[in-house]
Amino acid sequence: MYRTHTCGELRIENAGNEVTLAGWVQRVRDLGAMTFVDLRDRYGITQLVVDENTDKAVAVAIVELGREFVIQAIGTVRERQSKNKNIPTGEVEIALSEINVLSPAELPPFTIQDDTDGGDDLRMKYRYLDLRRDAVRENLVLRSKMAHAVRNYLNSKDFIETETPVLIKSTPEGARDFIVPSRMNEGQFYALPQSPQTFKQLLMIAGFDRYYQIVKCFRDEDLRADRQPEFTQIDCEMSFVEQKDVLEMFEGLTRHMFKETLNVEVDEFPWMPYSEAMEKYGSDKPDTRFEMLINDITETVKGKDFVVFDSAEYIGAICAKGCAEYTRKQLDGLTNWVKRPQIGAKGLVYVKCNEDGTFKSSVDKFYSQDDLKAWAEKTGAEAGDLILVMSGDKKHMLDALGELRLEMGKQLGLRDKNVFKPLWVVDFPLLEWDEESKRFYAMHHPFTSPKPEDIELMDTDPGKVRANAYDLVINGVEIGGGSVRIFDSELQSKMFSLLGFTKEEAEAQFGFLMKAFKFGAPPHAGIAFGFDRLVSLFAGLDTIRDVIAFPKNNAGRDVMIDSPSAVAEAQLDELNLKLNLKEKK
RNA sequence: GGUGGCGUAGUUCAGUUGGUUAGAAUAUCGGCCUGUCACGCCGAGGGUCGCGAGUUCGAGUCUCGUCGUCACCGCCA
Repeated sequence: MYRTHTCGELRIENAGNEVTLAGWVQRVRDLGAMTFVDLRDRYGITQLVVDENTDKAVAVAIVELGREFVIQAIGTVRERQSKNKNIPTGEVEIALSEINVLSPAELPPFTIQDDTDGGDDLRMKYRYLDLRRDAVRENLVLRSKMAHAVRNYLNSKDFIETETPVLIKSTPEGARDFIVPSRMNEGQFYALPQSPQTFKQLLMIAGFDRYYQIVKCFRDEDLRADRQPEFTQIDCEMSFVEQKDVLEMFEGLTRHMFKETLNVEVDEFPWMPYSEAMEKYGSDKPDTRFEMLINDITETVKGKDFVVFDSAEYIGAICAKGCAEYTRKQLDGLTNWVKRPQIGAKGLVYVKCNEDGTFKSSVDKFYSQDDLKAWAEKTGAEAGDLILVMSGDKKHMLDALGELRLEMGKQLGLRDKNVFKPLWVVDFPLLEWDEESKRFYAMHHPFTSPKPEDIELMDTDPGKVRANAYDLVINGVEIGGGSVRIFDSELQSKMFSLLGFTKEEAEAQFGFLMKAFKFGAPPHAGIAFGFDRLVSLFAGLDTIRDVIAFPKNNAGRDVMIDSPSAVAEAQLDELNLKLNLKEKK
């Protein structure tokens, strides 16, 4: 062994011990007649000291040390004359008797310390150096603990951890697949899984009863701060269960993770229908840390000759508590904010509810004090509050009001990272109409079961059919989702035909699954959590990159290893591939 | 595919209305220093202002293009 102790464990009780440490040089403080060296490893920092009693050879060697050298230090633990209360090893130091440079280091491009001077690009390029920093490493330690908590919990509930293939088959539904050419099967391709969906259902048919896997999934779509081309799911499936059973089980899992890793107790998870989430929060992933609900005031405000409102399909409002004092500048700022192309609202109407009980609005020309009072009653606004109103087509306005609500919540400091408000959003629509291709798409995926009471609607009004599908949402982040599955091959066929598959297409794409259903399929349901998002939420971060050891950038590139990259002509030839790159304009 | 921000010393940034030799902090190197722990003090070196074109007597600064990066919309469960 290169060491007898780590750099984080020596204490005053060890005084007098002969020890050997190994680690990285954090900093050298040369005071002339004596020199201090901070030696770092993942466990902590221990101070080494050279003074007039130290062997000359050691004193000479210490001068040559630079940042991030890897050294072995041998010496005696002793009590410090001046102690450092800020670190656990601060009462002791090592009087050096021998020092060995195990590996010298070039000067790092940024400093390895908590408040590093490195920008994002540089830290990504030298990710292995960034990972030496406590702050970054701690995120990955948290991730490891959370993965352990998942396994402990699910193992205790008789789940079987099963691996499923990574080289699978491309399917047309859902996200774009990453594809992998097959050398042995000329002209054919594997796809990397967007999720192990069909395999976990087959495991249920195989009688595994309870399955889970912490598994990499792949989607070839454009990226965001919370989206990577490869990401990790906690993937689960259960047999002989209904929606309620799944939600209880995974509420238990979530609660267990909060308790084990953050020592946080969270309230029972409320169930909110999708329709309510959309109407009151303007989102299918509501942030329930604060109220400021959206109110439909369409009927209240129409008929006063204000043409903008009278011609609108929907008029909605939110009430920002205590914001009546907003200045003209602030209100203009909000107006411009909602008029940005990303939100795309035409404008913003405000009503200030003054402390003296009067109202001041941007539409005073059309509305009396009594009219505005009615608005206030409708939105629950009291003296000192600010009502913000938008009008237009309903779907768009709910979306815009939802965004404005989040922005106001942010401005008012209502989105506290240390508060966790989980909920289940349930009763999602089964299908989603796509204007462009004039067909229905599965909102969740094609194996999702409709609610039994809505099955009749599949023939008459498919868009109205609700699914036994559910999402776990925490603090406005979609953490995961799942559904009760179809286990009847007749119903599954019907679903495929609603999605516009011909019998032949369905057979070619999912024949193996439909066939399997004919050999005795148990009722089953499942769920998958986005593990990266869950870890970043627990860590209080806005990006999942910081909880992934080696993440990719905005464009799906790994700037450290520089991938993706071109391959040799011979490799392409072996795969019978020819590039056909389009000319850039 | 689209919109916007950023790109200046190893690093993080400042740089006025377009005007002399592009600055600060930090890091690095050298000197001094016996209790530092963000050590301190003195000194030094360090620049293709992302790249290319244009406007101009003159461009870090203005315009266009391009590359890189980040955020968002489209896309994605």
